[in-house]
Amino acid sequence: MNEPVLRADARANRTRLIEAAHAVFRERGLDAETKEIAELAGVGIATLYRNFATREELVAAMVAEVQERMQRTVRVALAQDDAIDGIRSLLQAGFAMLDEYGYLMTVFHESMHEDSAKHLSKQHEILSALGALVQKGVAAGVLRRNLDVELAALRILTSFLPPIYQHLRETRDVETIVDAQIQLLLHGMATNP
Amino acid sequence: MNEPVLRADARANRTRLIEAAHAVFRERGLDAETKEIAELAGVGIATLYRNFATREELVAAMVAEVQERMQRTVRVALAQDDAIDGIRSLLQAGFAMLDEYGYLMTVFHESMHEDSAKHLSKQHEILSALGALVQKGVAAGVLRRNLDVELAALRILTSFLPPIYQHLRETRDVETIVDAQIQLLLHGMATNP
DNA sequence: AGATAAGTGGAGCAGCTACTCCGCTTATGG
DNA sequence: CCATAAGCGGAGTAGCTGCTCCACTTATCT
Repeated sequence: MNEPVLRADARANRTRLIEAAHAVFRERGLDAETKEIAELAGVGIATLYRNFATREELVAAMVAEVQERMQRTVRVALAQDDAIDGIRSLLQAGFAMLDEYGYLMTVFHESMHEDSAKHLSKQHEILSALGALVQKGVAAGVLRRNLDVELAALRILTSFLPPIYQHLRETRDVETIVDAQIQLLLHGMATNP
Repeated sequence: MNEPVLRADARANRTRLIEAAHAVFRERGLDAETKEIAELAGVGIATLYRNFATREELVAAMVAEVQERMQRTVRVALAQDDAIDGIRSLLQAGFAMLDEYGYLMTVFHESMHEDSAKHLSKQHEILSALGALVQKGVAAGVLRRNLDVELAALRILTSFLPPIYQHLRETRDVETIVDAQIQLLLHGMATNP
């Protein structure tokens, strides 16, 4: 089951393809043609299809990359002593991701109700880790006891919806957005609790 | 500029096409073929294209329908005396819409960063009406004074994201979801405000 | 009922794009 | 520096789907 060891140039081409795919998907959306990706990478389409058997596989690889990165981010947040600090740093890291992978976050959210088994299982891991983070806050007494933990986790995750973020970015800096989101998530909108 | 008065059968066909489009889009997603819609409606494809010049126009008509309905919903909420009551009834009405038009809400959210002028302008109207609702709550003293009004409006709107709703629907009834969302939106997650 | 214009159906066309095939190029090991 | 197998490019193919065309049907009006 070990990889057959790629020739040096082949390996380089693969890397350039992945970078190109990110760039093209970011600019043209996930419906962009494979041809354009190959062109940007400076290789023939055949090379693209030697690395990713189908277009679908290419997209899946990209989504998987984002999911893994988000998974690591949540794990780091969970490792923090204070749950609220964890949530804050999660938001900061998540928004940083949006600048790089924004286009994929839409897919990331959509994949929540798709049945592409592979994506779904990772999605569930992410959600349950987030749930654990919330649960920890409840146990420590810093988050409400009567919280709907799953909904809370989902609402943290949806802070990362690209349309919202981009909309706000037009008039606010990242710091301001994080603060406002934290404020809303933690304390809500009402005056009397 | 007045409509040329359709023949009775033509009018009926148009209605059936719209219903079929809703049904097919709901089941197969927005990428479904036009042919399938025509078949479900029991008419030829030519009839579909006589009513909607292009596929795009058909989709646009559907999105517009959802936006208009949402617009009315927000206006009703805004007309209510108490802003919090308004938000609560908005959520209830919105979730009811999700059962019927769920598939379109994704587009509805996506259209927020697209530049299809027509959709965007309606989207802005909806958002600013929601902003006004929040503002009213602030003025009445039931919502925090230091709120980021635009973000608050956006977070109310994103309560309607289909993936979230569908995910929760699997284990909770609508009433429970509305309560949990209201609870989170108004009072947040933290114990000490 | 007959005239007629409004509406219809569906075969087929056109354009688009994922993917294949194979003759050629080039890295690699001896 | 050669042999060779690993990798490459890109023209071309296959299949899919939005949309058109026009011979035919049918609602409507008198």
